[in-house]
Amino acid sequence: MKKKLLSIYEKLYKAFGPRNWWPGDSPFEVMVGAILTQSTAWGNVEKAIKNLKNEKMLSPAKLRNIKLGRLKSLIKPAGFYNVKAKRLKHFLSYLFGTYQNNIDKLKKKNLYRLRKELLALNGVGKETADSIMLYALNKPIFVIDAYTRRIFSRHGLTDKNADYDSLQKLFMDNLPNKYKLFNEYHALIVELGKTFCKSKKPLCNICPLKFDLPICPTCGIFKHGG
DNA sequence: GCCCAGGGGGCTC
DNA sequence: GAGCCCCATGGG
Repeated sequence: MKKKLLSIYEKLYKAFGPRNWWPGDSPFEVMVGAILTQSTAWGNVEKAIKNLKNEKMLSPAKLRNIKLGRLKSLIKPAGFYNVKAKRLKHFLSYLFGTYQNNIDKLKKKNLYRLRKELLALNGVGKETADSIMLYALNKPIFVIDAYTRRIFSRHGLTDKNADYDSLQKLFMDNLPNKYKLFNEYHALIVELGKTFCKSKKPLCNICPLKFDLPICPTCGIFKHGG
């Protein structure tokens, strides 16, 4: 499994190159983006972040004090704006309440204690918590998402119904414990998913992940040409 | 018009 | 613990 996971990583890296994740000018912007991107295309999140920046509201202090209605209207392009505005507010009150808005304190916190705290916040689930820790705080934790589950189960490497924690354990038990590797690997999986793993329009002929299987391991449907 | 996006919470059984 | 439904905008 160790060799397979690294082999897939190498193929993806060769196909797509470094992804330079997470796009954002600061750890705080990454945290905000992690909440805004829940079940949302990144392009829509960018519009919301741009709105916040244009109004000079993309700072912990500003977002902590902004009126909920104003926040909703600024993040509207990202969708689910009613729930996401509340989620951002919850996160901000945690950031100030527990850490006095000191990101370094968050970084120094034990990884699993911090994860537990984040998961206790309304609106922060496993993927969001892990994204914040990996991409904003550079902590070595592997992020699992729908693409990861889809692609690796279609490759026969994982169970289709495997839960988040067991998938995360699989990656973390079989890869070097390096945040940069976890960062790049997840970003590459997302790139593969966005490009080739749409349920209706897979482009298997140019899928970079070709194994000796009768069906395309990525989309699970079409045969590769010989 | 349809499907989906870098999820999470709440409810039911 | 699994299965639903809701949240909502915007691109292909």
